[in-house]
Amino acid sequence: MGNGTSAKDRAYRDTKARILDGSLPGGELITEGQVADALAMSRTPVREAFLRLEAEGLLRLFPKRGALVVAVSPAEVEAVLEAREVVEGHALGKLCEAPTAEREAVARALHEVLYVQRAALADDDEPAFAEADRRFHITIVESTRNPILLELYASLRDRQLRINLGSLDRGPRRPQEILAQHEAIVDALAPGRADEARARLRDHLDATRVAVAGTRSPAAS
Amino acid sequence: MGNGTSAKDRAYRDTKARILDGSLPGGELITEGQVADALAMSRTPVREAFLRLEAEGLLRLFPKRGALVVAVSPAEVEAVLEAREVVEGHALGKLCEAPTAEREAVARALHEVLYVQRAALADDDEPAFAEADRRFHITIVESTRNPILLELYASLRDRQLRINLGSLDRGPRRPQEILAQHEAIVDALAPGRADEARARLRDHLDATRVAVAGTRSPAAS
DNA sequence: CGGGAACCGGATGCATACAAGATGCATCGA
DNA sequence: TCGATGCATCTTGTATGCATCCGGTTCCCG
Repeated sequence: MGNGTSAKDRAYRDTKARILDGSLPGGELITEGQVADALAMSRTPVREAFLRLEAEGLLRLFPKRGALVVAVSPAEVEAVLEAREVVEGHALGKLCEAPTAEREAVARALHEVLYVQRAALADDDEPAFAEADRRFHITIVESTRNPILLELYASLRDRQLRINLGSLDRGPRRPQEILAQHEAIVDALAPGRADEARARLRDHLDATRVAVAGTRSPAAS
Repeated sequence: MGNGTSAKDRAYRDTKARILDGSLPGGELITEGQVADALAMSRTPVREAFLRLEAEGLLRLFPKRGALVVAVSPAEVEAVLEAREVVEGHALGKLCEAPTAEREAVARALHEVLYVQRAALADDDEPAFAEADRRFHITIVESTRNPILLELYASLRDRQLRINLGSLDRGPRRPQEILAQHEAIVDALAPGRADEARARLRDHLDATRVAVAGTRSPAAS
C-alpha cells in the first residue's frame, strides 16, 4: 500500500499509532471531524483511514454516531493468541521439514535476531528489544513465503501490541524469559522435531497469556 | 458490516459479485467513474468499495491510473490453499480434542450439510451443491469460535470461488469425489484421530489443487 | 410531577467541485 | 526518420456542501 505521504496515509498512520500506543484508549469515541481538524485535512481521507482501521479490528464504526476505539476484551486476546499459534505453528512445522539449505538460512537469520535481542537486553534498550522480538516472529512467518498468512500475521502483531499495553508484560525477569523461549524455539528447528518446535511456541504464547491475564481494565462499556 | 442498502454496500457487493463470477476478468482495468455511472451513484461510495476490495486482494489500485482486477496466479492458488489447510486443519484438530458434546454437535451439523449436499447431487442442483460445500467448510471453521480465523476464512472462500472459475472443477465425477472426501473428513472426527482428519483434509485440498492445476488462462499481463 | 413529542446539535453518507498526476499522442526539431 | 517535448484527456485525491439520521434535551400538557 502506498506509504507515500498522501493525506489518507497520514490519517491512517497517525490514528493507528494513537490507538496502538494507548493515547486513544479503548472505549473512546472519536469522529472524522476531530481527526481531520487535528491533521488539517478534510474528512474524506480520514474517512478512508477509519474504514481501513475498522477492517483491521481497531475501530468499530457506528452509522451516524462516530467511531469507537474497540476495547481489548479477553475474547480478543484469546482469538489473537490462537491465531498466532496457528500461523506461527504452521510456519515452524513447515520450516522443520523444509530443505536443509532453506531451513538453515532462516535459522541463521533467527540467530542474528536473537543476537541483537540479547544485546538489547544487556543494554536495557527496551525499544530495540521489542523491535527484535517483532523481527523474530515476522521472520518465522515470512519463511512460509505466503503473502496471505504474512498479512494476517501483521495484523495480529498490531493487535498484540495493544494487548500488551495494559499488561504486566514488564515484569523484571520477563525479557530473559522471552529470550530463553525464543532460543528454545530456534533450537527445535530440525527435521522430525516439528512437534517440539510447536510445543516451544505454545510455551511462549502461554507465557504471554499469563502475562496478560487478569490485568485488563474493566473497559468502559 | 452494515448489509443495509447503503450506496457503499451496493457498490461493494455489485463489484465483488462481478469479479467473483468472472464478468470482470482478471487483468481488467476499471475506474471509479465507470462503476459509479453504472450504479447511478457518485464516486465516493464506489471509492470506498474499491478500497475494501483491494484489502481483500481482489483489486489492486494504481494511483491516478485505475483499479486492476487481479488475475489469479498459480502463486495465489498455492497461497490460498495453504492458508485454507492451516485454518481448516487447525479447526479439525481442535474439534477432535474438544469436549464430546461440542464435537458431536458440530459433527451432527456436518452430517446435515452432507445430507443436503447428497440430495443436491442427486437432483443435479449445482448451486445447491456449491452452497452445501460452502456451508460444510464454514461450519468447520466456525467451530473454533474465533472471529479472526473465521473472517480470514471468509476471504479465502471468496478467492477460492474465483480460482474455481477457470478450472475443470466440473469433471463428471468431481462432485462424487468431493462428497466422499467430505465424508472421510467427518468420519475422522474423533479424539486421537486429529492427524487423520488433517490428512483427509489435505487429500481434499490436493484434489482441488489438481482440478485447478494447468487450467489457467495466460492472464493478460 | 411524569411522560411524550418536538427540537437541536452533531455526525455521517453521499454528491459535487476542483486540483494534480499520469499516459499517450501529436507535433516539432535535428 | 527518430527522439524529445508539450498537450489533451482521463483518473484519482481531496475539499466542500447538503440532506439525513440519531440521541439528548427541553418543553408542553395531562
